[in-house]
Amino acid sequence: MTKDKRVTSYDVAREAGVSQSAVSRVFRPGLSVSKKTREKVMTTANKMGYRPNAIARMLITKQSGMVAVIVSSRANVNYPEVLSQVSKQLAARNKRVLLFTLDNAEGGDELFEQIWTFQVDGVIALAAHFDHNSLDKFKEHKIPVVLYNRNVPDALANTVCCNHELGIKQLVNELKLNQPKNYLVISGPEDSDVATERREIALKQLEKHGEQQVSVLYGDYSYQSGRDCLAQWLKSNPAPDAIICSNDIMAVGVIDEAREHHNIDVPNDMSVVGFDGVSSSSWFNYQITTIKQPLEQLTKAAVDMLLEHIENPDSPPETRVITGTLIEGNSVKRP
Amino acid sequence: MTKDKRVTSYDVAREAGVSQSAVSRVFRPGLSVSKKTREKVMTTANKMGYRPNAIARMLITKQSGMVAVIVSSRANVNYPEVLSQVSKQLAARNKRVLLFTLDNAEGGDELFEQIWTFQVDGVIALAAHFDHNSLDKFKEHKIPVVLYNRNVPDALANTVCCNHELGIKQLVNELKLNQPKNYLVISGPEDSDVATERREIALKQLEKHGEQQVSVLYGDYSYQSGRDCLAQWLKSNPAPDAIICSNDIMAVGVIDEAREHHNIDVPNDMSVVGFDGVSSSSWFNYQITTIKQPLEQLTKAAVDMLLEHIENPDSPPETRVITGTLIEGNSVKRP
DNA sequence: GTGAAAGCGCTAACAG
DNA sequence: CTGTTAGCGCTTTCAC
Repeated sequence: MTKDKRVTSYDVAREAGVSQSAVSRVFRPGLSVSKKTREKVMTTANKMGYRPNAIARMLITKQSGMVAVIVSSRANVNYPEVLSQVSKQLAARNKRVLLFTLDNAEGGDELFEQIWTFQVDGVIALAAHFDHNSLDKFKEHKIPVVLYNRNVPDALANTVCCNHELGIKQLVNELKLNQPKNYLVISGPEDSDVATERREIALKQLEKHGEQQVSVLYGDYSYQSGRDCLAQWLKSNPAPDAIICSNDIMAVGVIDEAREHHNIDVPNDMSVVGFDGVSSSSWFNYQITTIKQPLEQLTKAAVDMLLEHIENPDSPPETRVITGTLIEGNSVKRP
Repeated sequence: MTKDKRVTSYDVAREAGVSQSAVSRVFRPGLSVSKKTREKVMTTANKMGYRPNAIARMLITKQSGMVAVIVSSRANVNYPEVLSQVSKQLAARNKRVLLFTLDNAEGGDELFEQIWTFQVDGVIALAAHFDHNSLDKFKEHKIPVVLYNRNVPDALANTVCCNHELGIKQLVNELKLNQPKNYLVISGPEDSDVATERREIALKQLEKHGEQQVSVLYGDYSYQSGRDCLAQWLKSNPAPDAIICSNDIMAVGVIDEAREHHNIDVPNDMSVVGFDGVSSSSWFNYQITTIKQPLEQLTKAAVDMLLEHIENPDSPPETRVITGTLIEGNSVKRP
């Protein structure tokens, strides 16, 4: 019963008294096989426990059916959920996720070689930093790449991202309600493209509103860094009227630090906004005013776009921007 | 420059004036090749941008170098982090993660077929429910499987798990400090093995202590379900003295619900404990007394175990239990 | 140490 | 509709 070797299409063919290619045909969807042959093959295949070998198929079709997904080790907090969404979306399109973690330490070169080796059909990058160099390599080798939530200036890459511009504009409008004088921007790490974008937009918006007193500090997206930034700031400055954080988790840290160690009331003494709309942002103690990223639509767009470019490798780069929704929480002072 | 075809070992061989097998040898670590040949091959390979085709290698060696990792769609909150840890650990051992999401809807049979097809070297299951049937199939086909945080009664599977027994004993001891009279256990979903284990251990411990007034409610590990369970309970019952939650996130929900809608002070009116030690459990407003799972050690153990069983397919099933650490927060009343 | 040759298990023309 | 045939790109004996 339990053969040590895996059963191959030849074994099935022999047993069923047909040719090997007949077996192959039965297992390729949409190929014409007579009902009789199909049944004969299917029953013996099932009896023998035969399943086609995907590796062999990949080798001959030059289509691995695998998509490399790159996640940064220091990933933004909601990437995990993004990952499982992407995986499900791809599975529905009959593709699998081959996971790669980008340790910021080692270069993207090594990563590229790895991925290239596996003949993946495409790449989705959720990583913090994915440099131009690697991007060019993939392009050169005609491997479609979709960047998730990353705006590449020259727009020579496929990108799906949340509408940061609009979102942050809305957040700033919320903050303006009570006409704050001093602003603090707590940005994500300097080497994160998303962080850079969110920070720069925030600064631009504030400037447009004629705000003069704006400072910037850098965290690393973590709760603790939110706390640390505020604590450090307060060592030599008064509490700002409004804080714009590059993500919700740092906003939570800021709020906790304010309340625990500095006796600052949020939102009455200080307004705080975040970004992402992660679940904890709406917990009773925080209720952060933030922009909720439409995860499902973002991931769906990313997968759709990737598949289109796999089908049609020469279609030009594309950017899809999806609008998030403003969550009016209770972390911003109202007039 | 940009050839449309991928360059193969034959191309390199021709260019370098050696045989194809020489090229192959150069790219297999630990094979004897003369220094001269090696250099010649390496330089032309680099010049031509050659990298061995992993798919072809898989086909001939019958080792895909891929490990299937199964995650449940309704995954416990800290699985994401587990996933990236596992991925990194495996990468260090030169294996890649092929991701599968188990939608509780479709059966494990379909999933098995999928995985089998890809000739993976092994499987790590982080899924909520992975039935005996599938387990047997993998065993029958000699694919090593490691279950993460799941105790299978008959111990016929490889398992790595946190020491739930000890952890919950410690939590109950903490609760006992103030001699509560009424206990409420808020369990994870009924079809989750981890939830079942944690719940049953809790009930056993309470019984051992002679506690009479113990009730059980079922959530789904989510924040909202924690809130809902408490709200529902309070409709027809007084607040319990102590609540044991199957994970931290539900404990957070319980605490928020108590404070927001029922004017119950935690810990003074009601003690709450969680499990997992996720980062938000230590946030200022919660500081939940919980058991912190040693994630890194757990994942390392899982990967080690899997690789041992890949090397030695006939070694008997094994269970590795790793002790978590009690975090004494501020959610339990002290005498 | 090196090259020739035989596949791994499958798909995809191509005749029949 | 079916069988024959020729590979996909690599690893691995086996002579030399």
